[in-house]
Amino acid sequence: MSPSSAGARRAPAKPRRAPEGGAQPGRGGGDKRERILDAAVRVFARKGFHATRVSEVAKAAGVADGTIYLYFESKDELLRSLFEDRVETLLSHMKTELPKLPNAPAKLRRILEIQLGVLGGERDLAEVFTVIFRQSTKLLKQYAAPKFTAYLNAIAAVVSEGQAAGDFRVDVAPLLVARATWGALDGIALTWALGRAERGALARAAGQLADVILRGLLP
Amino acid sequence: MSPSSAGARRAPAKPRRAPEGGAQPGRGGGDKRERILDAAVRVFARKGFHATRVSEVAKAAGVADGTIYLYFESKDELLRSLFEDRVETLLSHMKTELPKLPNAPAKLRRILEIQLGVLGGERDLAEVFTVIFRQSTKLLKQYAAPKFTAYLNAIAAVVSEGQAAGDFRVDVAPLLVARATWGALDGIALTWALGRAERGALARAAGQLADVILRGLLP
Amino acid sequence: MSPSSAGARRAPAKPRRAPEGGAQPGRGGGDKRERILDAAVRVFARKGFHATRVSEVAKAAGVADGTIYLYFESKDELLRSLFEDRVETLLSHMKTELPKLPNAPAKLRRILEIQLGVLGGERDLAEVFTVIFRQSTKLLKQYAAPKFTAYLNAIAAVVSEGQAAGDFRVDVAPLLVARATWGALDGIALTWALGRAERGALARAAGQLADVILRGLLP
Amino acid sequence: MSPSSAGARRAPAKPRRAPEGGAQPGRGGGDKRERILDAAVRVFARKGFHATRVSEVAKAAGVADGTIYLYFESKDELLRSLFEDRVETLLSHMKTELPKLPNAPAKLRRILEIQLGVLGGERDLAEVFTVIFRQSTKLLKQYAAPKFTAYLNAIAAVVSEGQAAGDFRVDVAPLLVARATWGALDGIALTWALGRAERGALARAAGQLADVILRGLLP
DNA sequence: CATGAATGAGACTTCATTCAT
DNA sequence: TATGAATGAAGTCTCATTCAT
Repeated sequence: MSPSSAGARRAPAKPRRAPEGGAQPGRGGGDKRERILDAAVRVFARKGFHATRVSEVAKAAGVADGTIYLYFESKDELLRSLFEDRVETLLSHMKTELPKLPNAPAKLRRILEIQLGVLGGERDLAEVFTVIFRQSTKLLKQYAAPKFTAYLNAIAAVVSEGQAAGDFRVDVAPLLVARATWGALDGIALTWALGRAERGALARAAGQLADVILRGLLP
Repeated sequence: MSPSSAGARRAPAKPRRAPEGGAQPGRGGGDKRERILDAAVRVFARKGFHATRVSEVAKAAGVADGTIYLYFESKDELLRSLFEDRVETLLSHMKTELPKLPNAPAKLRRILEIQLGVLGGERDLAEVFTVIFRQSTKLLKQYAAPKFTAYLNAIAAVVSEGQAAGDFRVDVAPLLVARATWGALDGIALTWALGRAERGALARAAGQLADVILRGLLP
Repeated sequence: MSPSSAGARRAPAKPRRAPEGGAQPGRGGGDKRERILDAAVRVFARKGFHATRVSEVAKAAGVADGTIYLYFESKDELLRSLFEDRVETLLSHMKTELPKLPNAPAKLRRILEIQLGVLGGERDLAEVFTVIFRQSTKLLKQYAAPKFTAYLNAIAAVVSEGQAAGDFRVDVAPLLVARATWGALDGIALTWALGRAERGALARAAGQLADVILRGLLP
Repeated sequence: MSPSSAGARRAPAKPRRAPEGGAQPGRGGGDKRERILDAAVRVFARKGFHATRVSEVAKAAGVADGTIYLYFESKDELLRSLFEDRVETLLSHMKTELPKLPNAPAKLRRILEIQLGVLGGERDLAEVFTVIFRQSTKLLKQYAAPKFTAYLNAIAAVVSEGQAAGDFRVDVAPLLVARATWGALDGIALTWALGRAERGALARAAGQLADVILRGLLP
């Protein structure tokens, strides 16, 4: 989970500080961009991408409307950046952790844990992944597709690896399994985000889901 | 004051004539309302809900812009009606077919076949189900939720039935299985709609997916 | 919804009689035009000219929307016809009664009685005269002006007559008196229509107003 | 009365800059809000409230269409603000001047002078008061009524004061006199605005009208 | 870098009017 | 003559984006 980002943003009760001389110096890094992205997650999750006005994101981030455009070319581009940023986080987790694992079943189980772990750590983020990213046709069809395909292929590769190693049945198409697996994760996260969203629920779900899927894939 | 009047002029109980003149020939009830809904599926699928202008739906349906408003109160309501109509179709299929089947495994398999069968029959419809209905926050949060919950509960009921009969393992929560199953179907339909969308592909997918899920649920 | 109450208080409780074969035969006269004008008075008074939809007038009159256009060229023309019709009624009263009277003071008093008598008999009509006819710029500037001027001139003529006969002071312009008198009547009718509109109130008002004006005009 | 004509067509290029930039010089209210209100008076007077498009007011004010909505919530609210603003001006005149006067007759005469003086100073304003404010049913019935009643009561109070002091006859209802007086002023202003609208005409009218009314009210 | 008032294109929706029946 | 579903022009208002300060 990454509650870090969540906690980070509400810090200054009065960020409305126009003339701070040179903006957050030193440490913080050029957080303004980060603050805007975090604000976008919160606001988009609450109102949806199209119903959210740029000025609302600005307000939530504690910056002026125009400032958004110093960091992002457009509202669409803000969403695209958010997608890229958050997906990158997810993928890097996987790239780091999967290679450590010995076999395909372990890797597949880990994929479930990571995805549900990340989304389950922040309800708003879960909604962004399962709903918001699907609200911009442009993002969906023009930008996300390749990244999404890559992600599915990565899962499919694990399935193939398992089939080759005799761990998984060979009478199912790896890509189909990947799609279904991703869909299952997405569906669980969606219903969690739209429902009660109890902490920890997704972690438990990951375990049970892995049990079912792995047994289903037994040779 | 004026709002009152607004509601006043609704409902043209009997659309005039049967002007299939040059539009929708053959099948599909030349009913204007139906023509508009069908057109909405096509246009929404192509451009997304928000990017679609009401006038585009009207044009695709072969009616004047204002005519849309004789049958639907607003663009949002058009989407809601579409949701209601298409979901109803899906549910009626299930209500008709499931009771005929002898046990939970057969029912679960049939659910997959029906859902992928319906969506796999019309690419645009698949996109409407997997993408468009998620684009309106209002629809998603205010209207669809209850129907969606009912659908998930129906699947969960089948799982419970299977557990009670000793057909399914009991160490997984039925509702979780339902969510994951629906998610898997949704994910498969989504990738199919956004990809090549080859005819028959979803029917084959249903079989393989059922094989995996049912084995995964074995006690 | 509110139209119901409107229709309720008219003479024929159920004018909604679409298929009477050949419309009101014999007696009734070609009332349809009259019914539409009466309905217009009621609806316009309640909602104002612009906020009233032609379909509302039609409904209140118990005819189809299109029927309005068999009797009036347009919505504007309907208002113009209403103006002409009602003003004609008022003027004919005056033309009939004034000549009978012996002198200017009596005539002036009678003018007040007639105008307040007519408007005070029907609250809706009072509102139409004092408010509605002023809502259409076209009516006000293009059509009503001449009739209105004629009316004011008629009053001014009475004042001149009184001055010539030594009944009225000569240090005031007759047309100014006419304008002020008409304005006073209009103001009284307006406040009556917008307020409680108690029956008989205007008749009493006419007497008091005449007392003041006539004394004010004494030489 | 439209010194704003200078700033009227800023449409293209550079409406940028701070307020007074180079437009409204000297006197108060180079403020954009004021420019819009002034423009509204001119355009409404010419075309009527309903026939006036918001874009026309914007153009006349030298601002973009959207700018109107930065200062007023809606077209209706623009009219309401105009009403409030202009009525306030009129009332403040009275509140300032009436207390200085020794008796009711003097006060009543002053009321006529003020009202006709204000309206007679700007033909468009006269039309706005006598016609435009009556064109919005919402304004008339929901908002203006209380202010209007207060104004009439103020006049009636002067009449009562005169009656108590023995200056006015007591056989007429003060409120009736107030209504008639206001109506007379309104009628005179209306005919003036719709007619030739000669400068100074209303000032003369005020004197004559006061002569008649005050004599009419003698005990 | 930051601000936020201003811009203006464009969408949804209304409703007077038409005309086939 | 009467009907009322259909039409489509046109207006209000929104909001992403800009740019002078």
